[in-house]
Amino acid sequence: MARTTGSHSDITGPRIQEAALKLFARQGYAAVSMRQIAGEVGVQAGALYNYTPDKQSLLSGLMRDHMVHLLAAWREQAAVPGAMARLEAFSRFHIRFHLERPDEVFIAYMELRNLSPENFTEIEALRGEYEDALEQILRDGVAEGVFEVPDPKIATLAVIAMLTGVNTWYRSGGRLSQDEVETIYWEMVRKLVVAG
Amino acid sequence: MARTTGSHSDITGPRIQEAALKLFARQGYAAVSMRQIAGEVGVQAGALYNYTPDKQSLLSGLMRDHMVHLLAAWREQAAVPGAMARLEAFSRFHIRFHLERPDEVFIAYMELRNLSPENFTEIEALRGEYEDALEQILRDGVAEGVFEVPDPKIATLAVIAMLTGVNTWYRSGGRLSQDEVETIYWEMVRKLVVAG
DNA sequence: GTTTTTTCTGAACATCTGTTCAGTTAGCTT
DNA sequence: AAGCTAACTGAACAGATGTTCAGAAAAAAC
Repeated sequence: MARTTGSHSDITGPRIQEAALKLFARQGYAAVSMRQIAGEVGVQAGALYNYTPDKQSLLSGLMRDHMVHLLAAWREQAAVPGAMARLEAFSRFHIRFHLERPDEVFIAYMELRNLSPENFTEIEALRGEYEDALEQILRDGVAEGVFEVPDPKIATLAVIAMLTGVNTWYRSGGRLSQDEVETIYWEMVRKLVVAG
Repeated sequence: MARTTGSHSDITGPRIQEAALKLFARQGYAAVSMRQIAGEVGVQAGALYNYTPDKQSLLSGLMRDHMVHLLAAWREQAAVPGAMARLEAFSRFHIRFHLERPDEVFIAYMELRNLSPENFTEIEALRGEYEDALEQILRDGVAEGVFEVPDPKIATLAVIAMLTGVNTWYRSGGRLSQDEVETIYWEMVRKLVVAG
């Protein structure tokens, strides 16, 4: 046998990425074999190498796509006047964006150590850009006099850790709707940055 | 060859645990081989099975020990009068305890998916106990009238996520001392739970 | 000093790993 | 209808995987 009926790179390519994403998130990069990914797509392991040079690139590609997408999506919503409103927009955006793609988020946080040094540096730079966006909001708020934040760098990391934590427990169909969760977290973030 | 000079189970046992802890934290459970752990200890792979029935038990043992230790350590410090003071004690304790054992913390958060169902249930129960301790403090504070927390369950998860986040960036010898970090985070936690 | 017990070696087991590549066929172009 | 190319198979590579176990030697018990 050889080429299979209905085969097309526009279809197989994305399906490989989806399968890798799902399996990496569920079992971890190191625990997933190329044959397992291929099996999920319905193809032999060798066929994967028409779409990725190696397993490592499959991982780094997923993480890079996620971070680039995250940054682009935030920049579309960032033009809100006033630090307070911008912080609310950021908080709600972060929760919404992350809850919509739990697998990507899981991988982006858990598989950093499986990145080659060059890939690690690149992903960390993207993450740094995202953190800088929040830090700038906090500094703007301090300048405007609406926030009281002694250490904006640490407050940035604290807020992001707090917001990202939602992904570890939220399940749709639970006690709270996504909008209620956003509101509760925004209230906590707000209290954290204002004087008190 | 066979038994080596100086060999003693009281020494080899702990050394295997230390090696497994270090390697699991650095490379991830799935990426570490039994031969690698054995090599770190200076022993052949077969010798490990005098100390653990299998690789899985090595992981679950490390996680169980960590969680049991965490709970016991907090209970020693929990007898502080007043919800406000108890929350400060909890916040500082959490940061201190976690910064002292980054490898254990890393494993306890990252390797949950590599646990067998029974082991997972057990570890999650221990984690639940710890979360309940904080939730009770928040409820006490609300009852005392010193806290204003609309949803204590979510606030618990938010505070723990925020505090645990310290482990992702803190390096001793950096800009801030551990005590300064504790103080900054406590201030953020305090603002988050009081009226405002 | 002898026996027993504890601790380890080294080889073996069957199976899995990422990756390569010659060969084959489906689908597109002409 | 013929030719070409893109997409895939299936076998092969060298090495790693967790785990078992008979045998050997060090340490402890007597």
